[in-house]
Amino acid sequence: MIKRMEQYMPLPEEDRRLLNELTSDRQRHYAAREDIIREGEHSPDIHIVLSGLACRYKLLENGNRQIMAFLVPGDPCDAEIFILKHMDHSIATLAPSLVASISGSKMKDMLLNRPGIALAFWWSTLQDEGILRERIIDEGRRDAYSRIAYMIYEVLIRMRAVGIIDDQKFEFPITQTDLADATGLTPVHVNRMLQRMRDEGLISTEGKVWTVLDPAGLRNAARFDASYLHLDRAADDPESEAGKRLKGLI
Amino acid sequence: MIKRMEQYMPLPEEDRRLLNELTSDRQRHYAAREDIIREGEHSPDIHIVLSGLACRYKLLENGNRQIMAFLVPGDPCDAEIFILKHMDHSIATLAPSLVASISGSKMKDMLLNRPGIALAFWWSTLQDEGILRERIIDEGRRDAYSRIAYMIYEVLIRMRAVGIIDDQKFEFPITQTDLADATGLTPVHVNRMLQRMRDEGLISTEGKVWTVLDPAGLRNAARFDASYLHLDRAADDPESEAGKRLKGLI
DNA sequence: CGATTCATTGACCGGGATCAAGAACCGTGG
DNA sequence: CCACGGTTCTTGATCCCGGTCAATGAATCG
Repeated sequence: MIKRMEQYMPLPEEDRRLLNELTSDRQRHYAAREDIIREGEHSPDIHIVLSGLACRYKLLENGNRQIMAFLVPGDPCDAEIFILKHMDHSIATLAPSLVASISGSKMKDMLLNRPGIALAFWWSTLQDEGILRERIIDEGRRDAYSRIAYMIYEVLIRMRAVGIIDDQKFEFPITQTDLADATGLTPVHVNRMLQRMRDEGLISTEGKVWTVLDPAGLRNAARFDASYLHLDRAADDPESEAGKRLKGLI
Repeated sequence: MIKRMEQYMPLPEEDRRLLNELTSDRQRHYAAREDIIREGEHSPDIHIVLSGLACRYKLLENGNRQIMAFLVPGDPCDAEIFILKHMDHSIATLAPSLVASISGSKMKDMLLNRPGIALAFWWSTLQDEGILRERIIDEGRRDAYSRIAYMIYEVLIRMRAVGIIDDQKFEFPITQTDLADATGLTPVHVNRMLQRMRDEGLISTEGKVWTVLDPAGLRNAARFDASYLHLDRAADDPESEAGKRLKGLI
């Protein structure tokens, strides 16, 4: 979580301690495929994914599910909830996950008294917005192959940015149906595209462990340009933690 | 602009005056198809559309343009710019428009000293995010006909919410190519779908003036559910300004 | 070790893209 | 007022990416 926030700028020791304290306070384990918060609800708490994998999604009239974003460890789920009356989408785990709750009032205090943390949260919201805009391009203008490559590459980058993985091998415990829900394709077609990506030596999968064999090739297939993630403060500095973690990827 | 912000909650007279002052200070007319701010730039000012119509867009390698959002009067263009180093997309007018500039430092002062305005801006960002998420569903899961209906209906609602129009007739000075860039379709197909919508009595167009003849039918075709716009505070109250303006539409 | 979920394969179909050409609508200058 | 060149809008013919349907393996799990 702290690593996530420090992708924007380093936090003073004081802030780090505070964040640590708040997120240690109340934690809960969720199984895979459990809702953390549902559309229309209003929770007094905000949630932060600490480990595992979650997603923002919406169910459509016809029963289809659209996944709008993946949430990797460190991502706040619903920091907006004390501005808005209700959630306009749901959040669920995809894999078993550890999630921290912070009470809305403590959160408010922190945002008011800790400008550094407030800025980091704001940055996080803006990054989310950038990710969403990029998704629109992805869906509107790229073909199925690029779209899937793009999703995989983005998760790879974001996981590396928070230091969950060190190389190109990562736990990505989602089904092809989940990927289809995220890309707006059918599971059948996702399957075919993944096969092609394996044939072309871009990725390999053994169960839930995915390996990106050819990062440059994948980035290329995805037409990936990381500038929308606004990781530049951290990543442009090759001395920084995040800079090291992202070397060669963006 | 004030009407836009008050969709979240009414502002005290003091705040309204301040907003008025700041947006009156420096204004500039843009012609149609002019860039207000370009991808990669960093401007010391933030911009707000006061009249006309603008859009967020991105140019792709292949020359395609993807429009990611329409900006109607009252919408801030780049309130985030003093958090982020650079814009990850461009903003351009579609029609001749009046745009206000507010200096970043004045903006910062205002956000720090006027919690009401700060909240309203935050709400505005979150609404933007909701709009983006809805677009992802739109592009990922709905067919061309619904997608176009959806775009038209959203613009109708948002224009009514800020009180630019009173009935279902509005100036929507965009070309079919623009609409294609926004929906991720080809101009040819947009044309065919618009014809179908005219045939079915949903809309009519005379030059730049569009009329929604059958709002309920259009909303239906669009599968439109306005909850993501978070207009509930204002719109749920039938006595309020915005409530009156949106009556029967959402 | 059945049962259920997940991955894979094949045959077929259709929505929307693509290409191309003509019509209607500009703003502009003579 | 009309002639013009350039957008924008329309229409038709054709093609292909990705959806749909359905059946079969392969994993995973009580």
